[in-house]
Amino acid sequence: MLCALSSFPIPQSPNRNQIHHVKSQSSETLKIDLLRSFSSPFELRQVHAQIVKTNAPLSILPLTRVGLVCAFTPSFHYAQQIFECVEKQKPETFVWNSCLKALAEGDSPIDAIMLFYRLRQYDVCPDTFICSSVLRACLNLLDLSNGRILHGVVEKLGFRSNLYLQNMIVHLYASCGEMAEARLLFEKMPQRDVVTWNIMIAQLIKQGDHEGAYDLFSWMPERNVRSWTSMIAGYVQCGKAKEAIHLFAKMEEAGVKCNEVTVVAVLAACADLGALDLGMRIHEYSNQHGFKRNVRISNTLIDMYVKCGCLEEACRVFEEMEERTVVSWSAMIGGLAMHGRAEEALRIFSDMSQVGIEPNGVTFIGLLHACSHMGLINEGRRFFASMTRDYGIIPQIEHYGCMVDLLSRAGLLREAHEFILNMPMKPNGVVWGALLGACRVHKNVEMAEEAIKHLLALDPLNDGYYVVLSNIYAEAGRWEDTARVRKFMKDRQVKKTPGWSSITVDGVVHEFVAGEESHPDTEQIFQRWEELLEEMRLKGYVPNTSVVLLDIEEGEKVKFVSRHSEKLALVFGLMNTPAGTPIRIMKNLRICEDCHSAFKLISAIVNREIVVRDRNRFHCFNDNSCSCRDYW
DNA sequence: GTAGGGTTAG
Repeated sequence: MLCALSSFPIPQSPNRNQIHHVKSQSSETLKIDLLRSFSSPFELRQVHAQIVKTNAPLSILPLTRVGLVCAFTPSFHYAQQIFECVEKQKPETFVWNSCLKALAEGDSPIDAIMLFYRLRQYDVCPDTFICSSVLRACLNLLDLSNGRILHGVVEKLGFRSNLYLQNMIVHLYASCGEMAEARLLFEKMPQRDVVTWNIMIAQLIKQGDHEGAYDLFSWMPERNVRSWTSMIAGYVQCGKAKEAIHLFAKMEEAGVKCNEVTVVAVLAACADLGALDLGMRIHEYSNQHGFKRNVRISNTLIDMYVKCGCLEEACRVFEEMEERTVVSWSAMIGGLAMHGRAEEALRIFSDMSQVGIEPNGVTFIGLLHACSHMGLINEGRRFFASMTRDYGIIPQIEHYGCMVDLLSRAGLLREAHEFILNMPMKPNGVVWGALLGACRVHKNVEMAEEAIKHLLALDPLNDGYYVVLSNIYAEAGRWEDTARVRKFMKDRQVKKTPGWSSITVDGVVHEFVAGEESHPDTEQIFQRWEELLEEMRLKGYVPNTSVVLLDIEEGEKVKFVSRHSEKLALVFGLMNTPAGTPIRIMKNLRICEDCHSAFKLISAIVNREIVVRDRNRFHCFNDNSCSCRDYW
């Protein structure tokens, strides 16, 4: 066995004691030592010498290590000689492939590509496995030029019929943005399997071509759980949660069982839609299938419960987790912030620091949100300063947005403006929009005009900005300016997004659009509203018609506000759910001021908890007060 | 020994 190496010079070890010592060891101990022993060809030669002296078989050498240690040194050939000696155990290409794999999947995929060229230089003929590992390296690096070379090699070596390699090549072209090329290859492939289709679907989704993805999905001859999950997750990622849920239902119909990844995707869709019923069902399914220890599932569950307004349930999931990552903590902090529970969010953050979890940028967005929603200005400033100073996190535009929101909401409009002007990057619509929104609350027309100037340049078709500006003018009694804004919108064909609210009763989602009477129960809803109104008036409720933009007479305005979508949804909920149970409503825009004060009163009158998730945050009404403490 | 889908913000 050692004969092949007998003519090869074995270096003298500088440490004779060590050799002497090794001599007395059993080969088992020697093996353990060897694993830790060499990190250079020189040391390898020493170990080699020890092996020869102790008569241990050369095969105890960790061959991948041998390869990696020699790969980029003049001892390359020495490694080859060692591989030759143990060839019966593992062929040379096998060993080199272990090295390539380790490099390709590790921190230095570029070294895998280098090693590949080295192998060719030493006349090692690549097999399919080697090609696969190097393609993996190209994929991880998104290295198209080397990928093309590899593609050529695969063709030249006659591996065209190898499905594994063809799939990787398609994947590579697609990931590098060469979709047309990927598509061509895909169409020319002599055979495809479900993986090929799945790769194409996932890549189309990544590039935003959901229609193309769905086309392939509906055409593919056979779908497995990954195909379904890719489509579902793709829909969730592009904000089409409804389509995701629809597809999930079809998947269940088709009898395909979901796995852990599907669970994550569906839960994320439930979070977006506020679909608590389905979310809870998936939670149960997840537990029954032993997914309880999956951290990503738990993280998504926290988010789902948070966004469905069940903070306590989110806390329970968080408490029960055996292992928590920065995502778990951040989801919890962000969730508490959304519900206006700033003190708890800050406490969770300190718990997190105590257990030694490093925060990331998202954690700070949650913290800044918490401060912003509750007016904790100094704490917010401290966090903003601390993120770079203590954690080396460079604030992104989102963090600046939070700070502008924090300052301007608190009425520090000048400081907020100053802050925007000093930002190291170009402020976006979110940043100026935060300032504009606060200008309304603090009735500052001048600053609003400054903000709108920038917003019009950035995003001239966003109706929200015009609506706020027009409100600001209206509240200042500047009706001519209000009219001017309206005309401006009309000229540019900007339409106000209709407000809608939804409520789920017995698993059915009921949607209400402001001013529309499309729901079959509209008649009864109006009737019940009138009754409620009587009770509310007795408690001092006066409709706040300043939220109505239209230039119409007061009586009409009152009628207008009473037809707001959140009010319709609430009344429907009161009529169709058992007394005492919480009512959960979702709204696409921010809740209006009149609805906010009305809901406070109603919560006391009917003695029920009303949870409203609006575009920005949660409002939890109880006994004539709101969790936002009217700061929003 | 080789190929495909997942979590927090917005």
